[in-house]
Formats: sequence, C-alpha cells, structure tokens
Amino acid sequence: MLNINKIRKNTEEIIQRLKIRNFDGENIINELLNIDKQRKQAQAENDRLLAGQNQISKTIGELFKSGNKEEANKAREKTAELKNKIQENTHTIKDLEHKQTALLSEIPNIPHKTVPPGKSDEDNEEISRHGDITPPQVIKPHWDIIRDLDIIDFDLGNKITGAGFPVYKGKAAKLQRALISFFLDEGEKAEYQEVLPPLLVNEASGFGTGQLPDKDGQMYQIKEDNYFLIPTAEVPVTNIFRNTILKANQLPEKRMAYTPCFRREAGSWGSDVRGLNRLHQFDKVEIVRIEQPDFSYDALEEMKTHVSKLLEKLNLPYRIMRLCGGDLGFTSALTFDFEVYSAGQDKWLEVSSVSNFEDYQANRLKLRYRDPETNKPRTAHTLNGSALALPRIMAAIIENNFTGDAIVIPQVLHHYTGFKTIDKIKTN
RNA sequence: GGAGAGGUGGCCGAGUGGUUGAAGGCGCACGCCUGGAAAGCGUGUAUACGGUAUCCCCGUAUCGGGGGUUCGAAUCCCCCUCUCUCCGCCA
Repeated sequence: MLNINKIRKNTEEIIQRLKIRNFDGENIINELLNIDKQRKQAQAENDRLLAGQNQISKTIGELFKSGNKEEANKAREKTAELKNKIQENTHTIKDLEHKQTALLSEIPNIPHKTVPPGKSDEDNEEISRHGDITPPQVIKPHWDIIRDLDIIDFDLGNKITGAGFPVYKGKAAKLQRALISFFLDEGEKAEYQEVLPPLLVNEASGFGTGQLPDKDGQMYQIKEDNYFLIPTAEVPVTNIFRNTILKANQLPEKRMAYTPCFRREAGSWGSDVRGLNRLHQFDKVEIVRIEQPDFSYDALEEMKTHVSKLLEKLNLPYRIMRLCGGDLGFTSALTFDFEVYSAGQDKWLEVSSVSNFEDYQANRLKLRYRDPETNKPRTAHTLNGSALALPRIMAAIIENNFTGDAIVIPQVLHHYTGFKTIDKIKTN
C-alpha cells in the first residue's frame, strides 16, 4: 500500500498518475486525508491526556512511598474522568486507523512514469520481438498433440480432482522436471539463492504481498486453519522478509523458488482457454529480489535479461510487452510480460511477468533496510518475476517443435531429460 | 490429541505492581590508546506514531498477540498463538 506521508505531500501528482490505470482516486484520497487529519488530532489529544495520567501516577507512587496516603487517595479520585476520556479517545483512534488502512489498501500502486495509458491487454506496448516465428511444417494445437501422443491427460486429472488439474505422464512428466531443473540451474548461475518454501501461507503473508484482502476468492483456502494455497511463490518467498530491517550491505537479496501454484481462476474460465493455457495447478520457478530504491529499476532490467536468456536457450520466439495502465497489476508500478509465440494456436502466450513493486509491498510487509548514510530504516523495494511458468512453455515447445509424430526437445534440456524426442507412448 | 515448562532489545539474560524502554553481558559503531592490530578504556547503539516538512528536542505507544484489573502492568487475571520436553499417533 501507499505511504500516507507520500500521499499528504504529493496528493495531486498521485491522483493524476493513478489515472493512468483508470483509477479515479480523487474521492478516496480526499476522504483518506480527512481521516488522517482527524486521526492526528485525536492522537495528539490522547497523547496529552496520557502524559497527564502518567504524571499523576508518578506522583501517587511518590506519595505512597513517602507514606502520605491521604494525598495519594485524593489524587487517585481525580483520575476517573481522565481515564474515561482516554478510553473513548483510544477507541476513536483505533477506529480511524482501521478506516485509514482499509482505504489505503483500496488504492493501487502508482504506475511508473513509463507506463502507457490503456484499457486492456490490447493496449500493452510491444517493446521488442525475438526469434523466428515462421510456422513449422505441421501446425497443430498442443491439446491435440498431447492427446494423440497420450502424454498429458486431462480426463485423468478430471477424474482425480477436476478440470484444470492435468496428469503429466512418462516423458512429459520428465520434461517438466527437466524444465524445473534447467530454470533453477540458470537462476543459480545468476546468483539467486534457492529456497523451498511452504505451499500454504497464513493470512498475514497473504496481506503482505497484496493477495489479501481483495483477492481471496482467487486462492484456495484451508478453512480449518485459515491457510491459503499459494497462487505463486512470490507470496512465501517475499514474506521471508516481512517485518525485517535488513542491513544495507545485505542488499540485494536474491531468492528463487520452484513451487506448484494454485489458482481458482474464478470468473476467467473462458471458452478460449484450452489445454495448458490456463490451469488451476501449475509449476513455476519464481525469482524475487529485495533492493535499495535507487537500484530497483536496474534490477528490473537484469531480471528481464535473465528471462530473455532462458527463452533464447529454449529457442522459443518471444516478445516483451510493457503493460499499460489498465492491465497493470494492483500492486505493481511497472510490469513487463514475456509472451512466447506458439505456432499451433498462432498465439502469443504469456509465460512470465516481471514487476517492480517499488515500496508498495514493502510498506505492507514492513520490509526495510538501514540507510547507511542516515542510519535510519527506509522502506526497501521488492521485485519478482516468473523464470519461468511451465505449462505454456510446455505448450509452446510442443507446438513449435512438433514434427508430425514427435516433439523435438530443445538441445539445452537434453542432459536433463536424457531423451531428444517425445513420441507416442506405446500402448500394448 | 494429552500433560508440563516457557516466549523480555541484533543475541544471551535479569527483572513478580511505582521515573524499567527496560540491569548486566555479548555483538556492532565511533573515539582514545598502538608503528599497526589485539587487549584495555570511554561513548553510543530498538521501532512506530504525533508535536513540525527536515535535523535536534519533546510527548505517546510497544517486553509473543489481544482483552481485563489498577491511579500505575514486563510483573496480576482471561483468551489466543508459538516454542521446548514427555506421552500418544504417524510419512
């Protein structure tokens, strides 16, 4: 969430910049500032009262010590009214604080200056295109190929769980494992420390990275324990740093994690979403960075380069999109999407989303670092990116590398898979 | 799941109702000392909100979290939570 001080100081600018994401913040911000003012007044008043009370308590203590019980009891009587007022005031303050937090968490992050205006993904700005998109000799969508080769089984997943939970079989299962290993090894080369985090998170973590309170409908929930299945490793990995003050020389913190991700995808289950294009459970390697504010945009570039290299090594054609205001995630200041061209569908599939959240998540997380110059805590910047999400990579590999009766595995994966092609599973 | 013991600053640890935001130690920072270092000595060393936009300074809050008793709570009471030990169950 945004910092209230920042809003106080740059009210107009913030309202203007939020318009880029088609968010009209004028009313909510005015209300917020009004509440903030009340809150400050109430607190100043309460602090005065409390100071008075502390003073009296101290006096009473001294009186009792010196044996002057009469005077002490007199002073004691005086405090009743004060106490009432304080209680009332404290209530008011808490109430105002709650309202303030509630309003603050309704305001999305301020878009970076380079974010173009726009309404939907159609207005995203293509900033570069890489690789060859001439179609292969056989053009077939992956859902047909995987059915023909019998390597990924949706019906079976449907039987075990439900729609959107496919079963990968044989070489397809191993290809998944190969991709995960490949991504993690590349991440390790780029000095991301691997972590294997919990797949269930608590409410505080969900709030910290911004999934809660609003997007709880998109997460699977364990009601008995009030846990949530992670929609992305971003949640547990970023929350490693919740409520911490890092030393400046610890930064940047670079972490990565392979995890399954679980998404209910409520409301987005359209007819054009087929096969591996959208699943309730999928695998992903995520990279996360904690940075000093001055370096966070350099870090974002580095992450883009990292993702680009992965796609190039897999020999997949891709383009990089700068998300427009309308498509930008609630918590992000600037996001680049990586889309892979998948020949069988003649479609660009989003396989990675690389974002700088600036201090938006860090404010929620209370994630700070000690500024070496002032020696004061300062909010850090958080970033993350998929590197990479598996199913659509699988889809693109399957469609782009299909020869008519086999899928050719990209060379870079050979020593992970131990095979160079996937052919039809023999059924005896 | 049952029984018991605990949770105090970056860490260890004292503190069972009265200037205790908190002794002491370790660590860290700076200074003195030194040819340089170590040792020693000295000083400093939490966060948030508010007064005020900043520095200083001042006020308030915070001893796992929340609530209560009291003029006053780290200390007493209640609820929750987490950790440890033993038992049970278990991959």
